[in-house]
Amino acid sequence: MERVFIGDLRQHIGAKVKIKGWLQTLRDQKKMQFLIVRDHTGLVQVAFEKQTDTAMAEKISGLGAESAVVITGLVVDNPIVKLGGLELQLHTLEVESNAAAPLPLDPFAETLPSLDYRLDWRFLDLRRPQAQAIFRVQTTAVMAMREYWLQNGFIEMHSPKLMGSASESGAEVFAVDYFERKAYLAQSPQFYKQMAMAAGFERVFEIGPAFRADPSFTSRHMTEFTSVDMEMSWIDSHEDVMAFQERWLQYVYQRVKDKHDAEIREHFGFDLLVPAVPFPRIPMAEAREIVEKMGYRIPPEKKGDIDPEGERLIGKYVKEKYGHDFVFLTDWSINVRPFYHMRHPENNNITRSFDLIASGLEITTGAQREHRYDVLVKQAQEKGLSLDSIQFYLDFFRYGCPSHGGLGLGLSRLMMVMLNLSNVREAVYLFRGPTRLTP
RNA sequence: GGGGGCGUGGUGUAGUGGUUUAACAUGCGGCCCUGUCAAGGCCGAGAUCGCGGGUUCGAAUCCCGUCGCUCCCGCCA
Repeated sequence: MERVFIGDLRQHIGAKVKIKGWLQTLRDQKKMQFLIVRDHTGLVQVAFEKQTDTAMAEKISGLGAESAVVITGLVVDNPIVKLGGLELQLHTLEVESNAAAPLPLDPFAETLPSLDYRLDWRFLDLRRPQAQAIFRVQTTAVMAMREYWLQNGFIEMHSPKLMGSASESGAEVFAVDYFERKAYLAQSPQFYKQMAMAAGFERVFEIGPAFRADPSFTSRHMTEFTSVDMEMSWIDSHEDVMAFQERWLQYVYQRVKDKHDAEIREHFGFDLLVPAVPFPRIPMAEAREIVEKMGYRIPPEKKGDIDPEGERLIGKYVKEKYGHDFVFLTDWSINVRPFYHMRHPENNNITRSFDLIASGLEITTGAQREHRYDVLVKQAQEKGLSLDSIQFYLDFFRYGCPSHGGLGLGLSRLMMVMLNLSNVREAVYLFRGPTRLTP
């Protein structure tokens, strides 16, 4: 007998069917037993009259909550049943895997344990439909990203995560034993994306892990995260990258809304808003003025930069003034940008770069890259980098490399913003932080 | 790395110097009732109040240290 999804049972009234799922609740009475069974499409009540088969009744009584079961039975219409007005009259029960009692974490308790405890028992935590909805939405979002890229001539790449030397910053990389020497985990596919530009790929994207050895204890940082990266050639400025990103994100939001509108409303309690293009753009210098005018004093050490509180305020300002959740902060000072960001020809102190702030949270950094070898070398030296260690990278620009730019986006941060989650640890399948390496 | 907050049965909380043999909810076990449906009722097991030291006649409660968690800053996606 073919398995029928619980959500489709209405179409099988009067038929004998097989369902597979988890025993969410067992109401074990004197004469009757009611099993509430869940699969990823919904819940159904299974009824069993104990006197018809006392051995079966005992078997049912022994089931722990959240046991994995396969049940066959007759689907009957029954308006008295509050759960969908139908039920399954049990014929056979196969216990695929009994669940020990008590559960360390009850996914369906009215109060949720602390996040840290939930992460200890993540596989049980993830049985909550709301948690699963996050990853259904993410699947659609990633699919939409790929669709849009493919429609626009992008090539997918997979760059190595083991590197022979720490890339530009050095301080925040993980070192791992690599036979007789050290290797380093990539904090970004940045250099390899640019290599693809030098290789003539013109447009590339990569969705892959990135590693940061910063001991960051915040609701938005992870030591390992999924980075969404893209790079495109023959651009005129960072404006081309922003123009691409906003349409790309609009497409992603539209696809998610088309597919998950009801689900998001049910589990997260709001209507997903597809952002209008163009997104507002505010140069950093202007953003600082706006925030100061709002009465916030940016810490003095933040020259040419803005702090997270400032970003939240800018997010608020843009929401009020333009009714928009997204804002590009552009033209950052060279002091706070890496050497490979291209500088404005008319003002050499600012870069052709941007961050995308979504609901006050930084989710993207992007820029036009410097592709002129001599300028790049000069900028690297200015930042005090040893040319030897990046020579392989510098070589990309010696034999014909087009102008290019791109961006990196934190996938879980996007999910956080899209679904209004307060902590990345909710938005990622398994969290990795300075003190968490399990499960 | 710096700062704030928290740490009480499995889980979530109350109690913030003495009437606490540490309470409540939920979960777990048992019994009763019932075509149940956020089920209901009764009984029971389960916490030396993170750990160590100190103050005090007396500490879950105050102090110090330590560990863990958490949030913010730094760093960033």
